[in-house]
Amino acid sequence: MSRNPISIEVLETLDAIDRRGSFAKAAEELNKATSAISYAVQKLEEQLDIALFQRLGRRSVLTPAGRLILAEGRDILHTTRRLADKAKEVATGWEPRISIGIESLQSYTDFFQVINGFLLDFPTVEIDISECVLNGGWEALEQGRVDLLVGSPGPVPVQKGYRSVAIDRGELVPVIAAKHELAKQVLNKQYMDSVLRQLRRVVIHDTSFSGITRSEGLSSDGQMFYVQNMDQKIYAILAGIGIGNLPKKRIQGYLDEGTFVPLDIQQKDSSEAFLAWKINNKGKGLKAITDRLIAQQSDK
Amino acid sequence: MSRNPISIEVLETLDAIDRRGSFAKAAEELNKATSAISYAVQKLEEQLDIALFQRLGRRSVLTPAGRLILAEGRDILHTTRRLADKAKEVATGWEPRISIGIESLQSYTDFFQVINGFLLDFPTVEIDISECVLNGGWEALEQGRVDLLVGSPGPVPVQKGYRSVAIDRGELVPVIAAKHELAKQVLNKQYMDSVLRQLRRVVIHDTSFSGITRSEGLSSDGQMFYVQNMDQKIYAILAGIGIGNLPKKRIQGYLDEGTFVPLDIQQKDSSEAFLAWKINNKGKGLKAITDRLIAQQSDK
DNA sequence: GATCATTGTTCTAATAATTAGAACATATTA
DNA sequence: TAATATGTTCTAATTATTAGAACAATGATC
Repeated sequence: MSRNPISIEVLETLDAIDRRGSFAKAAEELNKATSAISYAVQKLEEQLDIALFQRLGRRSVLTPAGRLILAEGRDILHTTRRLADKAKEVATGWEPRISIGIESLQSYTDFFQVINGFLLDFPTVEIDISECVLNGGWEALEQGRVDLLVGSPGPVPVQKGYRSVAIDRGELVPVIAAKHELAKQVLNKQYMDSVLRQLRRVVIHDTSFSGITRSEGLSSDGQMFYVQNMDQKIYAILAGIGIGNLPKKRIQGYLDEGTFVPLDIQQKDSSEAFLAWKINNKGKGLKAITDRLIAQQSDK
Repeated sequence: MSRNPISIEVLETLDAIDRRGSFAKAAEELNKATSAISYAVQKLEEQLDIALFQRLGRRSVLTPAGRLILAEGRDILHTTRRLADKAKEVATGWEPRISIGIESLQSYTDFFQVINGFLLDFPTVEIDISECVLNGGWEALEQGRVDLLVGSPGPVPVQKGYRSVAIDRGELVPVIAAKHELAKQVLNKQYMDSVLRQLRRVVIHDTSFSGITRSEGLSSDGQMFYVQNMDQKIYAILAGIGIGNLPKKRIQGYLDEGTFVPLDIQQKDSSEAFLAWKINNKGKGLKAITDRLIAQQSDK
């Protein structure tokens, strides 16, 4: 007699359908039969009394209402999962999962070494890493979508209850390839902002560590292009695929010859980056991880 | 096999238990047997592997973890119910959210009265207001970042598929304080444009209405300074904090004595401002809002 | 302190919901 | 045209949820 026809399960189903592209693939992912998916969708449509999919032959496309439920449903799913985690943390003092948002990294190897060490000592804690771009990190921290920010550029927002530790960022420069079709426009200060929004971000997405899950990028509008390591990132940007932060040392040659053009964003002292987390986050796992990251930082 | 043990139903159950004070009363409200409630709670506790209630004889008290799930669970329930409502309205031509870009307003009170009335009648439609400055409004409309422009200066771009209605703008003059350090430079027509960009905008940001969200300003490079009302705005600009449009009547004295200097932008007939939206935007909410705004306009 | 009503748990059986699998129509690809 | 894949429907089977009775524990009332 639940007055509310929307259930967590059906939201997970819709999410899987959208991610995998079809009822059949979604069924596979959820370990169910296709018919179960079909019935679940039908039931929701019936109870809401609206169409969520427009049946175009064998392929189904979301209606506007369907898109709305999908989009907001994902928020609900996310909130619900985190709620379960938080409840466990309250009960045990240890969080079952730590979400880390990475905005820039000086050394992927060093960072993942710390994470790896942590996971060896505390194998029950899951680590969930998501890439943040264009200062999306601070917002994600504020909204509780991540527990820890790594490499976010200053200034650190004040009066928000954050604890922050400056880390060496190397010298990262945001660049675009000179031959990129939008290069000229993005350098024009007047249009920069709107053009920036259209540019693809090239992001390192190291998948070689197990025990670590990945969330989708936190910046929703801009598309992302994922590469495995710094070399690939340099070449991808060189090829005009998109933009991204690169270590100055590595690309000085390209900068000199004008193949790479630096983008004029983040006027504030861009050499400073921060680790940051909420002061009121008392998770033991978070403390352990930040302790290790800071220790590694000062070792060098 | 659902990895997420929290369901909408069990949240409703917890909510009822807390509101009614006992499993038995909750069962009554939900038209279930007490045993069903008991099993539902047990199942959740088992799957989360934490205790939600501390059994003190016949009376059960929530544990801290239980209180957390109850509190956040209520948010989730609320969001979910609203989502169902919104989806239904989207399916019938109502948009879930209307983004309004404000470029100038003659009377904040009148405008927000209309918005408030609209929200009372259509509480499921979200209103998102962002401040536009320096003709950023037309671009935002074109790019679909706002659905409705309020108070944007003419001329209305043609051949773009916009519908526009002229509104009385009073007589607003863009000014800067004479004592502002960049006042001299900005008055030099040659450098005006680049100097303008560096100047802070003083913007009224009325936060006294609930049910309305705010986006960041659409002009990103220039910083904004937010004030609560027109009086504060005048004093802020007077103090040299930034620039902005002010009603001529209110500042005639300052203009005469030279404390305020008018900026020479928008040579076109600046007394005309417009409501504008895309013709192909058929949203019923947008229509309702524009109808009301126009009606209010002609009432005077 | 005895009685009585109320509560939450457990058991069993019944009911309702979800699901798998096969058959089919339709659409896409080679 | 054949071959593959998709989504719907049907039926039967499996699961999950629920009601109702019996019970122990608690608190209230006299």
